[in-house]
Parts: sequence; structure tokens; C-alpha cells
Amino acid sequence: MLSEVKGGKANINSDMQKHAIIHIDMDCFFVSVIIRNYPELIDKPVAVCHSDNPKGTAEISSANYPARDYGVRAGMFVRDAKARCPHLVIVPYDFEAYEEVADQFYSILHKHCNKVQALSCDEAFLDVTECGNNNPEQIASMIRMEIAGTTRCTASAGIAENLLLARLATRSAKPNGQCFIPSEKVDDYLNSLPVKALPGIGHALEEKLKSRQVQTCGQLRMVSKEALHKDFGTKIGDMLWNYCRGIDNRMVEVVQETKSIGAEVNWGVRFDGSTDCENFLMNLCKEVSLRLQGCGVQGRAITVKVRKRKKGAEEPIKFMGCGDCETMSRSMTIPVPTDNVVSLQRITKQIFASFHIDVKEIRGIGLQISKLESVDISRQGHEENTLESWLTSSSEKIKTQCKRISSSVKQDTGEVLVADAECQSKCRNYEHSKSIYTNGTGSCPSEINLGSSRSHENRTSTLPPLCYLDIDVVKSLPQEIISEMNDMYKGELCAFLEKHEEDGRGNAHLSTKSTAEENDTISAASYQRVNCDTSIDMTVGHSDPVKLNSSARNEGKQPLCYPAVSMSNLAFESKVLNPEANEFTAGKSMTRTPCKVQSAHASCSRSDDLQMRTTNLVDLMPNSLTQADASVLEQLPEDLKADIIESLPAHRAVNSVGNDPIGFVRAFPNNVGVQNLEYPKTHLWLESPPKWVVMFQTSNCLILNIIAELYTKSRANGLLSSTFQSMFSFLPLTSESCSEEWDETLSSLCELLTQYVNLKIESDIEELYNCFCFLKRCSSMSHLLLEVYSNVLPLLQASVSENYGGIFKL
DNA sequence: ATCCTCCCCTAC
DNA sequence: TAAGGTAGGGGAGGAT
Ligand SMILES: [Mg+2]
Ligand SMILES: [Mg+2]
Repeated sequence: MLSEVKGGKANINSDMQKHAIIHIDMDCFFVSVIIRNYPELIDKPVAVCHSDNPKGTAEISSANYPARDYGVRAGMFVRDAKARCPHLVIVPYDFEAYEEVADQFYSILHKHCNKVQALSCDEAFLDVTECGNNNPEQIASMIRMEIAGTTRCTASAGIAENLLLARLATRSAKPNGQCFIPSEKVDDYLNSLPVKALPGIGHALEEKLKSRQVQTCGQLRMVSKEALHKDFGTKIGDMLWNYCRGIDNRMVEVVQETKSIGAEVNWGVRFDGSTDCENFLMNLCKEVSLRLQGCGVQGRAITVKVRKRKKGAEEPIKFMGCGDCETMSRSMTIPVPTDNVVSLQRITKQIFASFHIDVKEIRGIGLQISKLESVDISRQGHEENTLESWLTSSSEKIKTQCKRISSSVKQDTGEVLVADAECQSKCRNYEHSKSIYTNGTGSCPSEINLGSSRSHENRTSTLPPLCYLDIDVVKSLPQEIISEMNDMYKGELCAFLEKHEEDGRGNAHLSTKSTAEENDTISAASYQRVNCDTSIDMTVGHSDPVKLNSSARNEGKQPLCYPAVSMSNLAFESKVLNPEANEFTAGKSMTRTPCKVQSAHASCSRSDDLQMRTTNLVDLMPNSLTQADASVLEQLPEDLKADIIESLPAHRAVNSVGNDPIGFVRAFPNNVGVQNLEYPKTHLWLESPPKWVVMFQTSNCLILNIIAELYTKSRANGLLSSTFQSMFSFLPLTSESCSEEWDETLSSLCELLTQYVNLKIESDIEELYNCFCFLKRCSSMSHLLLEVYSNVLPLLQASVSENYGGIFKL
């Protein structure tokens, strides 16, 4: 009790205590790093830019102070900069050097202070309240001197009692200086300060305030808090009210969780046709997948952002720019976090299709993953939830079951599972086994290696042989699922299906055939992805540049892909308004690639245990913290917490960027023969499908995919395969049910599931059960769906670990 | 009331 | 030619 009181008092004291904050920022970072090696340029106007073309629309990334005296600003077109300053020296980017200096910068900061909040590659907050005996100004001075000595670049610092004032002080300090704002000077300092100078007030807020006759902090203080709340909302209203008075209650946050990871390209995007667009989207998924894996996180929310040329907008002033655009974004939340490229691709395609956009109008595309969970937590307790793992685990079950059966029936059966008719018939004859075995209909092309060692190089070896699959069931799967499975079988599945098709052609299978063709049409027209010859590269963790395949139409002309350009080569240090173009020009802060983490990841994926053990612990630390990590960290004892934080890579705020695997699609004005596909032509849903259909379609659970597919097909009067026709013919999922209300739809679904479970023929009940458990986690799951779930749950639980059939022949 | 999605705004 | 990226925060408005 005493300690409680003490603790409470200590907290109050620390809350009341006046903090000492340093904000430190390198001066014109990108330029400074370059001209270290060119002392003759130090007094000359210099800017970093991709191009020195005096007529070009390349953008200035960073300008040194002599250049700024001429009015040169970051974000300006190089031609405008040259117009203001004809002698402006343009120097190229050097990202390796930026990284090196950023490392040195942060090492120095951490040496002087253990409360460092990274803001960007060249900027940080330090809480020096309890930082030795020196006063804050002395600490800042020492740090700046050490930075200059080590990096040969200058930094400026602001010192004040809170983050806001420290940051404002840095503005006054620049370049190569430092500034302390004592509490008693705050009012004077702020009174005439333009509101735009406050961090958080940009162009839009400035204009909005201007229209209310507010241009300075002094004027802003005249506005009541209530009025601000009314006009700007609670949070922004509070921010305005506090900031113009120099009040800022934020603390230096040493650990910052990563909330989203994504990639977008808004330059050079001019799609010829839907194939180009498709390729680009798929590559974007690959890139984002690699970034997620590089950060050791997976996400549940997938957001696709599209910039579409505004109606009537001309080709932009900026070469290959996106011009005046309408932006659209749409997201989908899935129940299971993923970093899997195939899952991302499937979902991304679905979201993209829902835009119904003419690909030629697209000027930019982005993909962002949020609702992140760290891999360790999300992978806990269950396998990677992909179709492949589902198939292979099923395969394992076959093996186990057969082994058991074989050994009990016939003692001399070898360890290798042989898919011959003899074994199968024995399995079938085994009284208590509801075997998953097929009757063995002749040759079985994929029985190679089944039951042999689990080789990682050849993962196909763990897939079940094709002859075990129930062809009717496979054919009734969503086309995308078939396509994925085909990739896993390295194209053999499609060949197998075709062969089956030919075999059955004589036997009046015309209706089935037409269904299959319809399926093919859907897939080819909307995605043009299914190709029996393609196989996907299963390896992950590499950073090979990915190039767009040039379409046949473009062969012999300029390649559609951009040469492998490092993503970081596209980077800017800052972003400003470009008044001439009347549009925003953008850049990105140099993001420090966590090389350690990425190489650790790469070596993990291809190294053995010994190498892993010799890997430095720090190298294996994730470079990204999730909420879960952070909250666990919070509960640790102080000293342990400090140790862990110290071992984290320095720039917590900085995110990873891999090499650029995204090909840049360029426009070819003279290109002819452009196909303008309406996109997507064959989408079965004229409006958005019901949410549960979308969720089931995009679920990794095969059973749910099937249900969604069945529902969709029956709605479109599509024919079901004979297997499903007989199995579901009695179910109320006919076309007229599509006009019913949601609850009726869902009660139909409930009924379907109930019967489905009662039938005990179909498939992996356990998987279905698990999928429902996952689905429940989906925050967008409706009450009705939950109701379905709770109705079916007892049945599911009763059936768990019972019969198994699923995609396999019974 | 609370959550979620789709924007917009902001910073570097 | 050029390489307009990345991420966090919050408001409006709808769904639950
Ligand atoms: Mg700077
Ligand atoms: Mg900066």
C-alpha cells in the first residue's frame, strides 16, 4: 500500500516534471552528404535531382542553403529551379551514402541519450530530462559537434520543454545552429508565427484558417476551443488550440509500432491493356509480400488504391506524371493475417475488379496492408493458411491413414505409399475406415516421391497424386483455386483435367463441358492469368528484381519493363507544393533499408540450423513492432525492457524498402492495336456480391471457397458439376434466392451448412470449423453470419476429427 | 456509442 | 524526358 502511494506520487511527479527535449535534424541532408566530397561546391547553389536537363520536369529533392537563397525548393521542377538559379549545380542521389550517414547519426544519438524517437532518416527527438549532468544545450552542442566530426555534415538542433517547441526551435536554428526556447519566451515566439509553421498545419488547414481571418498563432488564440471543435473536429481542434499556445503533451516515444506496410507507384503508369495492368498488380503484390516478410509481419486488411485520370484532364505537365486524378481506395479484411503472395494476389485482383475501371485511365496504383500481426504470434498454433499447405497436409493425412491401414491389413507393406489398385481396395475394405482413397482409376502421373523424404527443394513431392483428386470437385472449384493448384502441380493439373475431358467426350458430357468453358472464359477475360504452362516461383526472401513480361505485341519495341531501378533511387527527401504545376509533387523520405534484417531473413531461408545459431541476435530482431510486441514490451521489467529496446535497430520509425521489383509501365504514344477491355467483363455480380460471399471467396478455406462459388454459380444460373448437383440439389440456393433479404440468404446458408455437416461426406470438417473460428475474428462479420456460425458450431464440433473426403475421391 | 471504410491531410 | 514514395492520423458517414 505504501509502495502504491509512492508509485502514484512518482508518476504524478514525472508527469509534472518539466521535460527537456532536443529536436535534431541534419541540414539539407541529401545535398550535404553528396558535397562532403566536393568542398568547392560548399558555397555554390547545389541541389539533388535525377536529371540535370534544364528543360526537364525532374523534381528537386533537396537544395542547399545557397540554392534556397535563389528560391530553389524541394519538389520544384529542375527547369524552374534552373530558371531561378542558372548556375545551380545538380548532383545525383547516393543512397548508400545516405544510409551510412544515417547509421552514424543514430549511433551518435544513442550514445548520448537512451530516449530517442526516430522521425526520419535525418531527424529525431531526444528526451534529455534525465541525461547526465550536462544541461540540454550542452548536450545538443556535443551531439552536433560529434555529428559534424564523424559525418562531415552539419546538423541543427532545437531545445525546448516539449516536442512542438523543440521542433519549432530547430527551424530558427537552421542551418548549422541550435536554438533554445525558454518557457518565458514562448508567447513572444509564437505570437507572430504564421499558423502554417506549426507542424500538422499544411496547405488545406492554412487556407481554411485564412478564410476565417486567422494567419498567425496570435490570431488563432482568439478562437475559442468550442469553435475550433465545431469547425475542425475534436482532435484537430484540440491540436490547434494547444499548438498556438505552445502546448504539446506528447512524450518521446522510443518504440513505435508499424501499422501498415505498402507500396505505390504513381509515376509512369500508362497501361496498354488489362494484361499489363494485371502484371503490374501482381508484381506489386510480390513486392508488398517481400516487404511484409522483410518486416516479419502479416496483415489482415488489404487496401488497393487507384488513381484515375480525372474526366477532361489533359496529359500532365510533368512527364509521365499522374496529373489531375480522382483517387479511389477499397479495402478488404480477411480473417487470417497473411504475407503470402498468392493470397495477396487473389484478393488484390478481386478488389481491383470491383473498381470496374478502364485500365487506360489509370495513373497510379497502390497496395497497402494493415491490421498487422507479428509472424510469431499469427503463426502460433497453426500452419500457414494457404491452399498449398491445406493440400499437402491433406496429403500427409492420406499417408498416415494408409500406413496405419496398410500395416494393420497387410504386415509386409513397405514404408513407401504406393497408389496402386491393390492398396486402395484394401483401404476401402478396411471396415472402420471411411477412407479417402480413390478406386484407383489407372495411371497416376504424380505418384513419384510420394511418401519419400520431405524435400524442401521439391515441395510438389508432398502433394497428393492427381489421380486421388475428385475431378468433378476440382472442376467445380473457383477458377482461381484451380489455377493455384495447377501452379503447385506445375501445370500437370490442367493437363490432367483436359485429358479427363477428352476421355469423357464420347459420353455425352456436353453440359459439363460448356460449364468448364464458361469458367475458362471468366478467368481468361477477367484476369488472363490461367496458363497451364506457368509455374510460380515458390521461393521467397530473395530480392531479385522482378520485371514485367513484355507482351507479344510489344516485342521488338521498347520493353514494357523499366530496367531494374532501385526503389530508393526514386526517393525524395521532402515534398512541397509546386505552385507552377498547381499540383503536389511528392517524394519520400529516404527509408533506411534494414539490411541486417533482410539478409538475416534471406540467410534463414536458405541456411541450415548451424548458420542460424551463429546469427547475431540483433540481426534476427524484427525491424517492426506490432501492437502485441509493444504491449508485451511494456509489461517487462524496466531493465530488461531497456536491453531489448537497445538491441532493436536504431531507426524504429523508418521502414524497409527492398530493391525495386516493380516494373514501371511506360506509355507508348504510337502504340497501336490497343485493346480496351471493359473490366471485368464477366464478373458474375453486377453489383457487389454479399459480404459473406466475398469473405468466403477470399478465404483460404477451400470449403468456404466452394460454398461461395456454388452460391455465385447458382445465382448466375451456372451449371454445377454432377457431384455438387447431386449433393446440393435440394438446397435453397437457386437463382430466385438471390433477391431475398440478407437474413434469408444467411439462413439458407445456415441450412446448407447444417446439412452439409450432417451429410458427413464432404471434406474436412475440422478445416471448416477452423475457418469459422478464423472468420469470427473478422470484425466485419455480421451478426447474422455469427448466428450461422453458432448454429453450425455444435455440429462442427461433434464432427471434428471424423470423416475426411473433401477434394479427394471417396 | 462504437467500429469500420473511404477518403483527405500531413510530414519527411 | 523521368523515376509524384511511405506512413500515420483523423473526420465524415454508414453499419452494427
Ligand atoms: Mg533535414
Ligand atoms: Mg528532416
